[in-house]
Amino acid sequence: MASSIAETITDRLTDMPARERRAAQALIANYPMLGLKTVAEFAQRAGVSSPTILRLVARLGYQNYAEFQSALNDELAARLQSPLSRTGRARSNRDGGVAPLLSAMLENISETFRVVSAKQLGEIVALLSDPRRRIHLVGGRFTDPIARYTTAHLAIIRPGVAHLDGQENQWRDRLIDMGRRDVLVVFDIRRYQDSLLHLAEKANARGVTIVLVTDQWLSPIARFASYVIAGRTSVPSAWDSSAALFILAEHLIAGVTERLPEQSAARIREMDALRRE
Amino acid sequence: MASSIAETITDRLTDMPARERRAAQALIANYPMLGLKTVAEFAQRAGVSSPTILRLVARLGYQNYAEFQSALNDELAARLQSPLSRTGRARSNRDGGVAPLLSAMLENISETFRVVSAKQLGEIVALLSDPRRRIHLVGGRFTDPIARYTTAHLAIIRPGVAHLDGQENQWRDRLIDMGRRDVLVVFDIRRYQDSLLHLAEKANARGVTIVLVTDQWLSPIARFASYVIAGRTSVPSAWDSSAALFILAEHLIAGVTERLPEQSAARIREMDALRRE
DNA sequence: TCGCCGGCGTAACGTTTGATACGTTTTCTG
DNA sequence: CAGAAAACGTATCAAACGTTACGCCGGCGA
Repeated sequence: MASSIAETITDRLTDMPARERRAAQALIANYPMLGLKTVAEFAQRAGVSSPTILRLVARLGYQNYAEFQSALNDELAARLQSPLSRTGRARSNRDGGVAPLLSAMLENISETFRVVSAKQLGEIVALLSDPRRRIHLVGGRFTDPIARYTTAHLAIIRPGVAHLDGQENQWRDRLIDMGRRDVLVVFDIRRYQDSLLHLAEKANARGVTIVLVTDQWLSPIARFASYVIAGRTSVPSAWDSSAALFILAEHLIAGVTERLPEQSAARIREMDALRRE
Repeated sequence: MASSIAETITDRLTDMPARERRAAQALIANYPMLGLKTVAEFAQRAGVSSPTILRLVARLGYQNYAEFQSALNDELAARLQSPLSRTGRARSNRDGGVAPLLSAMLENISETFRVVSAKQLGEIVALLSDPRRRIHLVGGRFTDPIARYTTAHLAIIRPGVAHLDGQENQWRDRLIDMGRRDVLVVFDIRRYQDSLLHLAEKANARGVTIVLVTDQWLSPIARFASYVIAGRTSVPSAWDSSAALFILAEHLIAGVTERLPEQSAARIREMDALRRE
């Protein structure tokens, strides 16, 4: 059982015609990039003709060249997504199953912030700091808690922040009051929820500014969003980790706090006073 | 001086038209694979039209799409050859105020898991995996979302999991049904909430097993808790970061998932079926 | 030596692709 | 609020692409 396409090729290298073997070796020589180029270029660089390439691909069991390229693409994408799978299981043995998950999360977080720029965050922070704006937050099945968390913090710092509670049909009532000056922050990761998409679509139609926090595969809501932040979510487990999204949310909170220092301090004091009673 | 194309894009993200920016964000979200596909697919996945993609490419300084793809290809080839020379933390200085917060969070997480032992987590996981137990989760003002998040996941894996909604006085009604076979998971960080303390005290009096997730200063609930996990929360900001707690919660979820593989798989399938209707 | 067969490249076909011109819509600006 | 400029999608075209049919070439057996 060959795990990668490269191995499959090497295995079957012996029972191949001469030119096909040359092509296969050329592919392995700079794998997998050569296979992602056009047939003509592949052929030229291997010193054979185009049909030979196609015959090779057919011999490997692919219906056509596109299918072959897709396979290479998937393999490559998987490899890029989890760079630590190559780096090796540094600490995996010691803690028995806990550490790989942790390091995957840490990796996700670093990778997320390698991709998300401070400028991007800054723009969203500016939006969320605008006192004339009203802010509504909502999330999906697993991400709604993050929306709530963000709401809890922002609501302290500034007025006009609310979480969209309840069921979908209750959202509609809230939509009526939304307009150009409203901001809708949506958290949505796989499997993307239709209800959120509908909400975003309607909000967009009403001129609401939409901020989307999603995973690297991008929720379809991206279509309607003015701002999109994508966090990495894949971990070696049956489910996806929202840790990176959580930390993104905390960065937004931190940004708004920093931007509205007086308000937040005043409101915190005020709320502390209220609580003491 | 941007070393990678991704950075170039992120830098120039602000002075781009809206749709081009969306396209650019989509590219960065799953970089660089999306850029290696055809213009049409790129466009569709970004939710824009083909010409927008081409305009984006032109704006980035490439003569045509092929040249752009070549650049991505070269970069990818270079990355594949030396996996260690990952673009890395090149930006920590440049981004100013963001990085310190991020590194503080990462530091908190590492430190938390240096202190919390796998055995500790394992015991709690075993408790939460016991099918005869009923599990109730609750949190404070800022940590309740984490309780909700944990609930959302555990409820999929096994039956008998519920979040304590509503106000403090509603909790009393739920307390009546709790007994020795119940587990109460409490999230509580500074400033510790009296309401949670009262709840824990009463639950403890009824023989409920209490699991406490708190900060390094330990909530007073620790007095009643059978299990205590402390996460680091301090960051250079006006508030505390719950990121470490969130990741602790995800580790508990992962542990239970791993321990109840059949149940979780079966329940996930079942719920998927229910949702499809 | 002749005939057969797999290996291989040439050439032509139909499709898909990147690219461009144009009209509509939106967004600045005075 | 009018006018201009920019942004964006639709429609269209030519070039490049993958694919297939066909015929040549060399090796092996009769």
